[in-house]
Amino acid sequence: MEKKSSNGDWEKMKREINELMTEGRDYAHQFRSASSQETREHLAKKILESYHKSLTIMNYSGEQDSSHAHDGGGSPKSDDSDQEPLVITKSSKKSMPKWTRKVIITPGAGIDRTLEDGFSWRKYGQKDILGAKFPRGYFRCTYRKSQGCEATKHVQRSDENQMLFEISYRGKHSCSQAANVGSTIPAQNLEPNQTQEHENLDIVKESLDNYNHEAHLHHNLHYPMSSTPNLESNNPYMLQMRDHNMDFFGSTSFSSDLGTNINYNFPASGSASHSTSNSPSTIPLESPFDSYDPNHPYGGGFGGFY
DNA sequence: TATATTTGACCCAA
DNA sequence: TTGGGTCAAATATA
Repeated sequence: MEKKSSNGDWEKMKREINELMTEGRDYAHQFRSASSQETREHLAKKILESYHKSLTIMNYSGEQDSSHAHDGGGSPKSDDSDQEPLVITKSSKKSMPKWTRKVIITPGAGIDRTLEDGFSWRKYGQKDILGAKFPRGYFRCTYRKSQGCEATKHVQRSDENQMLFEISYRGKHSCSQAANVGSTIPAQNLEPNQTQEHENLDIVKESLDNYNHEAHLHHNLHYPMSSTPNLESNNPYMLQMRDHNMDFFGSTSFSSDLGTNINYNFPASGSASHSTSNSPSTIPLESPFDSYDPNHPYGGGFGGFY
């Protein structure tokens, strides 16, 4: 929807992100075969730079989305954006604060952990969206009934990058979770795009730090680099950039933040119809990546989102 | 048995 | 009229 309004810009951003991600992937390849610590550090820096640039572009696009969301329906003032309407009524969902968060799946952490935001959500619907490959999931706060919490979120997997999820939040949590989660997970209160950029960068940095720590540890133990136990499994982003060959999720477990297992839905066919989801072939999988088509740059397997 | 998920049907804004 | 969002009955799971 939003894409159509600024198709040119969107296409340009897509190209730029694609180039940056390709660049990052190439660096990751070099990273794998690099023998010296110095080279690896240099490459790690380059990878981080590529990610940072990509995220900056994505976040720019996200900001545009947010501003549209705020302006949508003719919002009175744009400079009131940091003063969300606190009066939330059932009759005016438009007035509810709304923001979008983009999340890149962290394979090592599991899909649910990556998407986790500290709140408990209950799924109340799923629908195929016109022009989107993947269905959109509709979630509401678990405590909607008991505490009247009106917060909802929509989760949409990106067409271009299946590792990318766009999560749209609407409404603020009025339940008891808000107090508990708010102190540890600020995403609900901070500028979401900014927060997300930091989150993603932190993940990358953490991954690389883990690698450095591992490498250092093994180096000190006089283990040859080649015998480092599955380096990539400790570096989700190294894995992610592995030429799109997602053959590394064998041990990834997925349990939802509700304490139940998440089903990874695969529509019967790859194309989503505009009608309400009718995917009788819901296949509960341990890992949604098992069927990822490595021969397809972005598409292929993995029809549903989660 | 309680709770969560799935999914067809319905509502409503554009 | 269309399509996104929600409802609620049916079903699954713990």
